[in-house]
Amino acid sequence: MHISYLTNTIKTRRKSLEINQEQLSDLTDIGLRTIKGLESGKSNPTLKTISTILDVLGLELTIKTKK
Amino acid sequence: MHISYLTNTIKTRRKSLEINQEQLSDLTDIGLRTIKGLESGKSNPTLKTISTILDVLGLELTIKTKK
DNA sequence: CCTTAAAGTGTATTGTACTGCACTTTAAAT
DNA sequence: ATTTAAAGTGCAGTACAATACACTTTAAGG
Repeated sequence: MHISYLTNTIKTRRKSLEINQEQLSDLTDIGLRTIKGLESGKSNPTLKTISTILDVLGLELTIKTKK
Repeated sequence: MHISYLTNTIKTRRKSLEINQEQLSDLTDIGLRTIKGLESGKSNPTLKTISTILDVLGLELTIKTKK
């Protein structure tokens, strides 16, 4: 998974739920600056950050065998 | 995904490929201490670290909708 | 037992993710 | 062109991930 896929998925999902970055920040207790940096593709987030955000968005990480 | 699931998956997969932590460190260019910390469940790894390790192990991260 | 390979742990250093604050840019509506 | 909401950026401080090095523990064979 590339960082761009993650950020695009998060951004797209957030918009489909009709919430803005500030609301996502509140819901996740993750700093707004972090959300902004992540969605604009300028970070290498930790597992905790990724999982927390995906969780609030109704998404989750899984591991698959590469083909 | 919980950190324990990730670490267990990595450890199990590594063993099934019959390589040790030092070899995984060499293959990934990730420090041995980092591999050790990760597999013993004492870290909050970054996306890069996770992706690099999974890649070498023939695995990959995906995003799914929670049910 | 003793040996040995692999895994785990303690500590210090370096790099960087996370954060708040302030500001700028973008885009849409009027 | 102005207004306004949302997103993006620069910077500085704090927290902690990544790392090397040295050491200990575990487990399997002999």
